[in-house]
Amino acid sequence: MINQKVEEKDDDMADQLSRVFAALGDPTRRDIVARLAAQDATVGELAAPYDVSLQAVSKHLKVLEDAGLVTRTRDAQRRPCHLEAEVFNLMTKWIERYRSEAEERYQRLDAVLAQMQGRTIRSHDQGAAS
Amino acid sequence: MINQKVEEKDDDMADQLSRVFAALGDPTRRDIVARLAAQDATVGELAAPYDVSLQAVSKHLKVLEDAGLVTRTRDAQRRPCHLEAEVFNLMTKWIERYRSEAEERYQRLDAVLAQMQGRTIRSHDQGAAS
DNA sequence: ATCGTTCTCAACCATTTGGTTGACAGGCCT
DNA sequence: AGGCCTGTCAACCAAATGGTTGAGAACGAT
Repeated sequence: MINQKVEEKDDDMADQLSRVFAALGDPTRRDIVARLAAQDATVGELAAPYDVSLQAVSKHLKVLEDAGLVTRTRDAQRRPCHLEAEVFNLMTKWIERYRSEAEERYQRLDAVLAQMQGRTIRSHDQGAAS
Repeated sequence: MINQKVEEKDDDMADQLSRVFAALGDPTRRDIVARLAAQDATVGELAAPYDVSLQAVSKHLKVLEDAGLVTRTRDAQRRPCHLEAEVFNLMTKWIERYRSEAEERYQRLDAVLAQMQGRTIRSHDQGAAS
């Protein structure tokens, strides 16, 4: 029961990660997010600067919404879009995890090389100062 | 001259950001990156766990390489893949920039709401302690 | 020189993606 | 009620994506 829930959650998270990364893989969408970081905006306002149709921008917004990056509320015929900055944490956590893993590995490699150098085995350096 | 260079660089960076985000939008590729964070690996080693062809994994690696996330060296007929963790900084910088922007805005909103509450306008709170 | 291993390239296929246009729904304003 | 904004939905199209198989390049080993 609980395990199943956890698995589901993991799947959902993985899917959301995929959707979020994929969503930000498009320059127009990244630009939209950048502008929404400054302030909420309607579809029309967001679409104005780009030379694509309003419908295209509407689609981009749907992608961002599916990724959980933006939410839309109602205001008469307008649909103000709001950035959900919370989702950024998901990405940052993923990135940070593997960055640190890689970095620690790099540190260990450095240590090994230093040790080798100490034993004068050094095979690929041309001028070891110390 | 210099301006042109800068523009080029900006374009390249934007393109790379797009490529990096897009690359990580695929779960298989994200998994490959996760494994490469632990240690370098050959194409065959990387392909083993997945039930797709070696060629498919080779393509994934090309995508990751084009994004600057992995580099490949030679070792006889093998092509060891290495994670370039540096690229993570590019993403983190972008994310951090807009996250903080959005967060600051949120703080200001909070301040405004607090002020309104001070003036007893408060419309949507049930029990303000302070 | 030939063989086995490891991997890439090329051609092909199905699906997804990003864009278009046209129709129309929802909600203001006379 | 009719008109005007704002935005979505639907159908369609071209290009990109993720996968396949088959051929072959590069290299070590025998």
